[in-house]
Amino acid sequence: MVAKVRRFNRLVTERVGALNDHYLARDLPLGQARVLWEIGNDGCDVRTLRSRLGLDSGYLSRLLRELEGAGLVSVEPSGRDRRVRTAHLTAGGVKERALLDHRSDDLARSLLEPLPVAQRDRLVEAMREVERLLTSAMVEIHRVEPADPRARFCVREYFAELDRRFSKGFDPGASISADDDELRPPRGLMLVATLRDEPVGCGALKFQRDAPTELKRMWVASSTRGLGIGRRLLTELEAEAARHGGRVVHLETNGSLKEAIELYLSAGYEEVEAFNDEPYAHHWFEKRLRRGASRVAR
Amino acid sequence: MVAKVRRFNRLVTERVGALNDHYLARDLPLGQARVLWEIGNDGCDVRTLRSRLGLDSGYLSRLLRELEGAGLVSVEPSGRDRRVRTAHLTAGGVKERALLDHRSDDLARSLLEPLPVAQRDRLVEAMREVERLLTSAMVEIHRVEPADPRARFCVREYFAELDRRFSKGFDPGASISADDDELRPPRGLMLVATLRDEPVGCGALKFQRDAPTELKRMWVASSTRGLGIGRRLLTELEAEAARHGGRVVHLETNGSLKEAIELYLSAGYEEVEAFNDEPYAHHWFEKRLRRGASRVAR
DNA sequence: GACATCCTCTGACTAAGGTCAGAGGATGTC
DNA sequence: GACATCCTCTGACCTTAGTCAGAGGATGTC
Repeated sequence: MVAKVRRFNRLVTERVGALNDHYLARDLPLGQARVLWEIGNDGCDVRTLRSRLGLDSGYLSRLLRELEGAGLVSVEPSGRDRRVRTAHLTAGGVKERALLDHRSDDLARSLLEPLPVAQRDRLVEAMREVERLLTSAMVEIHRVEPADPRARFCVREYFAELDRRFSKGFDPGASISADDDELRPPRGLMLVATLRDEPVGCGALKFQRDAPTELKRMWVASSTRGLGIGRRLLTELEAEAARHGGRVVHLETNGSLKEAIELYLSAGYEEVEAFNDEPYAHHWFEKRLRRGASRVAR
Repeated sequence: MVAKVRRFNRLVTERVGALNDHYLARDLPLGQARVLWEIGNDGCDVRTLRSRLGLDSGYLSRLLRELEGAGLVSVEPSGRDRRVRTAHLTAGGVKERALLDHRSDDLARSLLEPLPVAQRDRLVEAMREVERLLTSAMVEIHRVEPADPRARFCVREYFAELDRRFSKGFDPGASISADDDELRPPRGLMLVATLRDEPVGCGALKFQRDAPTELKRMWVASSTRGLGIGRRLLTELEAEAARHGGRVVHLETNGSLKEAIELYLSAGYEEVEAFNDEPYAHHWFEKRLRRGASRVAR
């Protein structure tokens, strides 16, 4: 298995990686091209550039001076914090970036072109699969404070989505409570899934004295659905519930959340009588945890 | 479609390409590491290194001096031609290369590890598909002289394979002739398929006065079967036959060559009465060419 | 044996990538 | 208002990558 991955790595660094650099760096040094690209048409703070590209501050500064010298970029103090500076593309920079864009298209085409049409489709399909799975492997799951900005972001998005999808909208105040204190040890906990440090999903537990653990706030960003993030969050949450002595997990959900319901069913949840009076819920589920067994899967 | 390929390219250069270089070049500069790797445990001529890695002769020479200085490599005149020099790994070089090998394994594992087992299988499968198709896209088809060393190589391999597969072995002398003159314009022609300049398949035509064009010497190296090379060769040969005024292509084949027979059938060949007395043949096929239409597919 | 060709090596040079220390202005904190 | 901190920039410096011209020995050809 490892050998097969290596064969893939080898071919792909040769055919995609090396060529990619070559295509990009045809009239601009690679470093400059990468910076130009990353600035984007909307501009970008220097510090953001630095962290995204992983460059030394002195080096980046020099690259920006070179790009300024070539008339492709202008760097000005940022409005809010005048220590921070923001890079923007000039008209020439936009043009140059479009050229890089074009080259990137050329490279993509050059990979497809030699193939007969039927095989092109298969290639693109297989690439999509590889991309999905590699992306999925980059997702990390962290325990966070409910007040953590990433958790806040997820919950905000979660509520916004409920409001869009529920036929009568969603008002958090009308729903059963799960405030910060309830989702923080010792009364509960919260997990956030991140992709390249950006939050893309969350889930929480509310421990109950002498009652099943409640599962709350399960959400995955629409841009990353289908990568198995929901299942990973669920598995981790169940493991945490078991670790905290829980035997049974309870959750309620709305009929419009089809993907979630499918996930719960396929993960072994069974529909039960309503165990609370959550006004937005149509279905109530429960799962009996198998002691200790839930740790393995990731 | 191009956009999807670009997404793939982007992720893969980030996750595989960049990491790969990083893993390789952790205690040796990338250039040296690549040379060390390419020399391999059996040693390698300097000229071969140069062409495989695409390096300038001065640059390669310098890299070799550095590796010699580090005690990893020794370079000595080759036995046969004393202009050529051959690089070998020293004991230390072998060790260093094993380390690179190990790192490469680590990288492969690090891609798989975060995934649940079922998804690992899917990833490896999709990688295999991408690899196969990208490789297939790298195959080139050339018209060559029958005396071209690549053609000679293919025919030699072809005969050797026939000898292995036919129940009673294969003696070229006993078979119907197709010597150099017959496979060279104006009497015929020969195609060779190459992958990174290595021959991996061949096929030839023998034009006949007032009779169907004969297809001969269809062979694909076992290491590259399943990439559609056979089909491409066949399509090109048919196009050439049509271009030389052929209306019908004839071929005969042995019952043990199952893949070939399948290829012919799926390409529209039909089995006909024996049209010659080739002693090794069990099946005779013929295809009527559609004028002009056969150029498009690659 | 003369001559062209092949292969590798050396020297000289350029450009790009990358690191580090410290300067200097802007901001937040007490 | 003093002080620590943050952000970016400059200067000095080093390594790696890569190119080019030409030397010099080994081979093949006539």
